[in-house]
Amino acid sequence: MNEPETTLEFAVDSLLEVLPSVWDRIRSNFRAAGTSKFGITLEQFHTLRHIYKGCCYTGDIAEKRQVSCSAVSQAVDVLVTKGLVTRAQESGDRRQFRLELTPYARRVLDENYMENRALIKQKIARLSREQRAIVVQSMEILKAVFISA
Amino acid sequence: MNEPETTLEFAVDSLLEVLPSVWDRIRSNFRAAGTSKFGITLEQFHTLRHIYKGCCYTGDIAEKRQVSCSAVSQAVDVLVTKGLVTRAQESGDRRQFRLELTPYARRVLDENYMENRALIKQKIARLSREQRAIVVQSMEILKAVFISA
DNA sequence: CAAAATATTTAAGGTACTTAACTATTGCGC
DNA sequence: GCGCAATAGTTAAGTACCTTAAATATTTTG
Repeated sequence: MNEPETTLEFAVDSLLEVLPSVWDRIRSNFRAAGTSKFGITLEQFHTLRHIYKGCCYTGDIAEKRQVSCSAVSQAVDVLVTKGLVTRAQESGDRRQFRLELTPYARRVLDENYMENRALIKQKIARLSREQRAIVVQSMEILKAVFISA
Repeated sequence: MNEPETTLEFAVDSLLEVLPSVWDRIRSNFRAAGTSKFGITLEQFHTLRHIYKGCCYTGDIAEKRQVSCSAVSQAVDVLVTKGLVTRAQESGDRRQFRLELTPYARRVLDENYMENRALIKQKIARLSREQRAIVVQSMEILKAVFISA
């Protein structure tokens, strides 16, 4: 194997080619699996995850997801209707509502997370330890570049 | 820095944590940038890319994108309305229509691609050559695992 | 040639996003 | 303290995108 191509342009093209397709597969896996069992979508799953991880206000989630407050507000409406999230007015600032997961949501989240993990695990099980290390390192790099700062 | 964690579980969690967020950022970048200039969405951009790369039938694209034929058919409707795609009945099998990009679509695709590239390039410009190499290798691994096979 | 299979579209329904306009609350300047 | 801008969020209208089920058209098969 030759020296791998590492120009900036090549890296960009690589990301632009692979990430959309990988995302399509993950979404498809998620749909095919336990999702329908609980009737939530991948987007709803991620919204629940953000709340679980401490994004308790509409604005926080909008910032993380990079969408409008409006979009989050409507997404939360659906989750409230489904009995997964509650809006509680108990903070000092009465303009904002603290979002909380219901006990049911915790179960849904756990089960979907496990199911999701199992699917991805199966996909990447064939990788060598070295290959896994590369993927993990890459995720850390992408996280630092795209999400932080 | 210690030996990086490379268990299968860790790799799975790493993917599940980072990919959704990176995807959110890419979509957001795409929207913020030249997209609105041409009035296409990220999904439409990828549909055009698939046609450009030789997926000329509804079924092909559905397979690549992992969605229903129905979804593709409707997405193509929009693209036809926008003057970006034509449906031509010229193959041997008259049930399928060959999808083709209009000259205008090629320009839209080129310009959006460049704009998109510029944004991602800016994000990852700070990476070292070694870090870029890791990202590129990782994309090749993910491509092999998720898309082929 | 009838029946099954294939490729696609249409229809109905829900989710997900946008911008713009609106409500409610907070906090600042005077 | 009062007025007003800023902030947090929702509502409204409109588009896109996806699903399943049913319909249409064509090809293949027995």
